[in-house]
Amino acid sequence: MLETLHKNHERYFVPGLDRGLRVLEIVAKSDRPLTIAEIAKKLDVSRSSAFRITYTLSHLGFLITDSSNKLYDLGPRVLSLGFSYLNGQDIIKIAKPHLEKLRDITEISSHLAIREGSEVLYLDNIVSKSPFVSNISRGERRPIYASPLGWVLLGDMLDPKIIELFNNMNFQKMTDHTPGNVSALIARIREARTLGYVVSRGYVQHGGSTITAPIFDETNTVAAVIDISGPDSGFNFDEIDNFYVPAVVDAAQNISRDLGFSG
Amino acid sequence: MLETLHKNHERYFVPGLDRGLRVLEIVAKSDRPLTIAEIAKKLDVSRSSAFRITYTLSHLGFLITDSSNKLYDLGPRVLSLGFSYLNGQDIIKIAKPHLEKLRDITEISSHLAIREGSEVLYLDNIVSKSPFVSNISRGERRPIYASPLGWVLLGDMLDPKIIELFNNMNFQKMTDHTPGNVSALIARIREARTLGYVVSRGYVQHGGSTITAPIFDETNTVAAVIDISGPDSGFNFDEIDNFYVPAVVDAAQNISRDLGFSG
DNA sequence: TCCTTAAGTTTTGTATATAAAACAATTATT
DNA sequence: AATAATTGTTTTATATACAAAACTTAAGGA
Repeated sequence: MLETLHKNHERYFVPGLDRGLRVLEIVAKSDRPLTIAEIAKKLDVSRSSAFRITYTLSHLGFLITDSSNKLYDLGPRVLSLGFSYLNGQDIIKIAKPHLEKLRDITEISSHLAIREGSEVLYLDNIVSKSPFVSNISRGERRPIYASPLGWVLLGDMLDPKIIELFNNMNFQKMTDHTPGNVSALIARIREARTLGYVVSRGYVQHGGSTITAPIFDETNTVAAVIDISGPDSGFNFDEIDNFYVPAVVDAAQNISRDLGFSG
Repeated sequence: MLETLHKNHERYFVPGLDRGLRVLEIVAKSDRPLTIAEIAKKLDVSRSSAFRITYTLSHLGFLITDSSNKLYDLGPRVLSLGFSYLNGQDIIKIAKPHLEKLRDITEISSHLAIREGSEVLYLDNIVSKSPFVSNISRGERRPIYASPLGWVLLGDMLDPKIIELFNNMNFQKMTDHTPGNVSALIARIREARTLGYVVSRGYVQHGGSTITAPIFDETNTVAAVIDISGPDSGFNFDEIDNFYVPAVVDAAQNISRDLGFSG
């Protein structure tokens, strides 16, 4: 009832924690180390507060300062959390042998990704032994709307939710095939769902191709996607429909089965 | 003067932030999701505080709950910080072409690592195209004392500091060659420093070998290490001294030079 | 079934984290 | 060189984050 007392944050928020994590993300987004005054301005807090937050974060090893103690940058300790997260994802362990087999029979790099918000988050990267290697690594993110993996990942999301997720996002045209607005994106998603996979030749980046398929969990929802992708020079384009596509779809189904999907 | 007022934490600490990050690390260390009560006990705070912290962290995406909303685990958002950290490390970009060349001429996986506290932290992993691939990935950590990379990394640390760093650490014997106490470790470090590299055959894990050398920055301190490592089956052991060692040392010197070292 | 124990929320008085203001030290400007 | 402006640090009065206690719900045990 007295909601106005609590400005924008909710009732049980720990403000120091919220701001500290926002500082980490501000520093992460910046392409150069930042001063306390810059952090204070970006966070919209007083310099004294920014001082206390950076003091705490750097004592904990999440931020480090340069020799003059004026410029703050991310510290190596932030890595350990991400690594623990990856280690805890059972889906990575379950998927890995299937992705390796897929890489071996196709000689193309294979990947595992999940959705996080409006981004595709790569969880694993099985690099091809051929000279045509992909340059995507675990932890990397891409905007969902611009990625065939994203279209597959959204396969079981209802249209209103999709619209809600993307209604105030500006769609940048990466290539000619990038959907330019929500309805074009929804068309792509529907296409991917009915087909059960996506073949994208040069859709994502110039001279690169992707073949991707969804993974379902025991609740029959899209839990992840896998793909094979790399430069066009690594593909034999005569074999798309009768070799690459079945190989990817088959691997995806095997992973789904191992996850408990019984569709 | 009134230091007793501030228990163990220092003057400018933001307690909410400190505890929130500790919660993330508690959850990261746990091999299973935790309840609020468990987190409260491990953190040594009240349940109501743990409730507020987990509330904040899960609203920010750093923690996620299971379907019953009772079990907390790391959320995918923790990954983005680590990825930003890796992207910001110039040494990775500088070292990569040299590591790739090293991998290509030796046909063995090469790695880049730095020291963080008493751990070796792997920053990059250039996988061999041979079937004998290493299983170390960026972000992974190993105890310094048990790793040849660690002995090289500590090459310019003074003995008292080494003793301070390891005096209450218990040395687990990974293999017969693992130093069992601080003085054995110091002997290893000294050996590595005088030689300028370390060749370790089966020292780290059964059937695996490593050749490693230090990287110096413009202040002439050990900034990082590189190695080539993998299963013994990938090495030609007749070529250690006249091929592998010079190749690794050469690559390390080139990276040092690119970093500004003028030794 | 009832009682006990434990865990998740919510409320609330009070210790304390916070932002403003003051100060110090540095950098920019004239 | 002198002054102004900016930034980092310290102090401090007060708004508020916190832990205790109350309450609610769920789980176990007798």
